[in-house]
Amino acid sequence: MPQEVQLASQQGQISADDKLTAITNRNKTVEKKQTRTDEPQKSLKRTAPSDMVGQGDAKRKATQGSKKPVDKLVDGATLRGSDPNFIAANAVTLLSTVATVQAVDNSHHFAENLSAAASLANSVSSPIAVAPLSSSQQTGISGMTPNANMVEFLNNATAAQVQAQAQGQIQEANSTGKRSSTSRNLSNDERRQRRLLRNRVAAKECRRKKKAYVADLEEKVTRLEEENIRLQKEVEELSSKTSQIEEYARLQKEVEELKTKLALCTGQADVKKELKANPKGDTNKNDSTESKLLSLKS
DNA sequence: ACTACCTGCCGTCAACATTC
DNA sequence: GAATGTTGACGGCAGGTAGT
Repeated sequence: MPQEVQLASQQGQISADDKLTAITNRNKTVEKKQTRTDEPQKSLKRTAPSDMVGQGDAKRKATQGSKKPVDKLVDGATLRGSDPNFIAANAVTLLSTVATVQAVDNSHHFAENLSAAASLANSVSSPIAVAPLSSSQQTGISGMTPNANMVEFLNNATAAQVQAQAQGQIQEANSTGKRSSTSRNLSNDERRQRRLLRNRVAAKECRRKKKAYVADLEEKVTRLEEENIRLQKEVEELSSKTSQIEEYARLQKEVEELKTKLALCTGQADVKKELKANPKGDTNKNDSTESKLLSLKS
């Protein structure tokens, strides 16, 4: 078993199987990539099939079903693969394979960094702020660069861990500032290893952000669907009330019409009765009765 | 038990954007 | 202009599940 795997296992951070797999995969990939670089450079960005552009893995692999996230045992606690503690622990082993890792003299802060990340992950609602802010970044949230925070955090934690393991094999400090001045002193391979490590961390962070973004969108969809259902019910209720009011108005009108008809009928009956009672009465009286009848008819 | 298939996650590359 | 950050794409593995 490779030394880094043994070390990782001894640390109890990640299972040896996981690490062996990771390292084997990485070595395979490195071999593959080296082979690839030997090939004539075709250059040009890799492009996805036209129907998959912009979709990433989600579309590429989206066909069916779902799988629970894989939990891993880290420091005696079961953690999600996206958990910052797991990422940090994972990076310990990954970084230990980088021969040129430069340590920061803060090995005693490793456990604190882990617990800080854990508490932060639990307390901060924004998924972006997973790693502790550096002192220079704590002054303003707007200027926050999460990925840099994570890199710094991981660099500190993982480098310290390696230092503890290697017992003084690694001497040079990995100062977090002045990037170009330090890396210019490194060999191509060292720079490459550093770049790979940073990109590894960045990819994790990127995926985490994307997941958070998608989850946020899904939550919005759910919320809007519920809101839509509620509003539709409201519309139905109001529309029902409206139709009831219209029906009431219609019935009232009908009542009024019936009342009018009733009054008409009653009036005609009275006039007829009066005419019958005075068939030869005085002319004036008859005239007025007839005019009443006429007005009723009109 | 074996196999095929699928998803989630990972590390890496490449291209582009941003920072210094 | 180099170093660094970001992210889509790719290939690979682990682990779950259904069919045999």
